[in-house]
Amino acid sequence: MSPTEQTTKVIRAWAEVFIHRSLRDFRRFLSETGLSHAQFGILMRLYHNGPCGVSHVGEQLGVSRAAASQAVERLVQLGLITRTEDPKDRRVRRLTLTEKGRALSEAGIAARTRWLEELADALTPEQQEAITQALALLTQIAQTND
Amino acid sequence: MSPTEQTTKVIRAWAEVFIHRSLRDFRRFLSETGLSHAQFGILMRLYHNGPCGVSHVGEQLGVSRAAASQAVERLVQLGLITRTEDPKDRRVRRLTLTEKGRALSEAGIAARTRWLEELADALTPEQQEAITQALALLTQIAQTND
DNA sequence: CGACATAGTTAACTCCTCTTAACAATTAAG
DNA sequence: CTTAATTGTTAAGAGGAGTTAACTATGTCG
Repeated sequence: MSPTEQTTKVIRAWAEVFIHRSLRDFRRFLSETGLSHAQFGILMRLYHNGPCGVSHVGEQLGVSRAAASQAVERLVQLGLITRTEDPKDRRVRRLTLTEKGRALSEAGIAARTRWLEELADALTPEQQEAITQALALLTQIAQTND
Repeated sequence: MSPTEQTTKVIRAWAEVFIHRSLRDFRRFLSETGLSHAQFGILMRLYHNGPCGVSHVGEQLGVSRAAASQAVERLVQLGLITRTEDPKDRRVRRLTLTEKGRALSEAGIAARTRWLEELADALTPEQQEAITQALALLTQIAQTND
C-alpha cells in the first residue's frame, strides 16, 4: 500500500522544513567551530558507532584512504580524536573521540535539534504527547528498516 | 513550559535518524548529478522563492558577490538556470530555473524524502493518519515561527 | 550634469581537499 | 621463509570554491 497523496504531500512539506531549519543552524555551528562538513561526519561516525580504523572512515565518506588519513590528521591536531595502535592488528590505527571531541559532537547534535525542541515548547501537553508518539513510532520503524 | 525530558529524547532520536537517512540519500544524489552542496542550495533558493539576482544568492549562501557570480556561471553552463536582464533595473541579472533545473530540484527533494515515504508504506492506515496529523501540525507551527 | 552607489563580472591568488603513486609496517598465505 | 595482501602515511599535483581588487554598466540624487 502506497501512502496517499495527502500523506506524501505532508511528508515532503515536513522534510523541507526540517532540512531547511536543521541545516541553517548546523551551518552556523560549523562556521563557529571551523569544522568542515566532512570532518564533523567523522566525529559523528565515531560518536555513534564507536572507534574504528582510518580505512573504515574513508569508506563511509566515499574517499580514498589517503584522504581519510589526512582528514584524521587534522582532527588529531585539533585534539578531537586520538590515534592508538590496535593490539589485535598493529597495522590498524584505532580512532577514538577525546572528551573534547565527544562534547563537540553533542553540541553539533544539539545545534540541529534545538529548533525542534523549541517548537515543542509552543505545543499544548496533548499535542506534545501526540507528536512524541508519532516521532517515536517513525524512529523505531526507521531504525529497524535501515 | 519546556518540553519534558522524554519529549526531548524522542526529538533528538528522530532528528538523528532523519538527518542520517536524508543526508545519505542526498549525498548519493549529489555525487550522481555532480553538483556541489552549495550549487544545489542555489537551485533550492530559486525553486522555493522564485527568481532573484546574483547578490541575493550570495547573501543567502553567506559568500561574496564574486563567489556567487562564479557559482551562477557554472549553473548556467550546466543549463540549470538562465540569466536574463531585469527590465526594471538593467543592472540586475534575473536568475530563473530552466525546465531542467526545476526537474533536478524536484529530483533532489524526492531523493531526500523517498525513504520517509517508503516508511509510511509500512504503517497501518490509522498510524498513517496519526503521523500525517502530527507532521502537518509541526510543519505549520514551524513555518509560522520561522 | 556630475558624483556617488549598486549589480555583476573578471583576474589573480589562496586555501582546502581530493587523487595517484610510492613507501613502511604488519599480517596472511603458499 | 618468501610472497602477497592490507593498513596507514607522505609527497606532488589537480581542481573546486572562496577572497580581494579592479573594472563595466546602470541607477540615484544633489
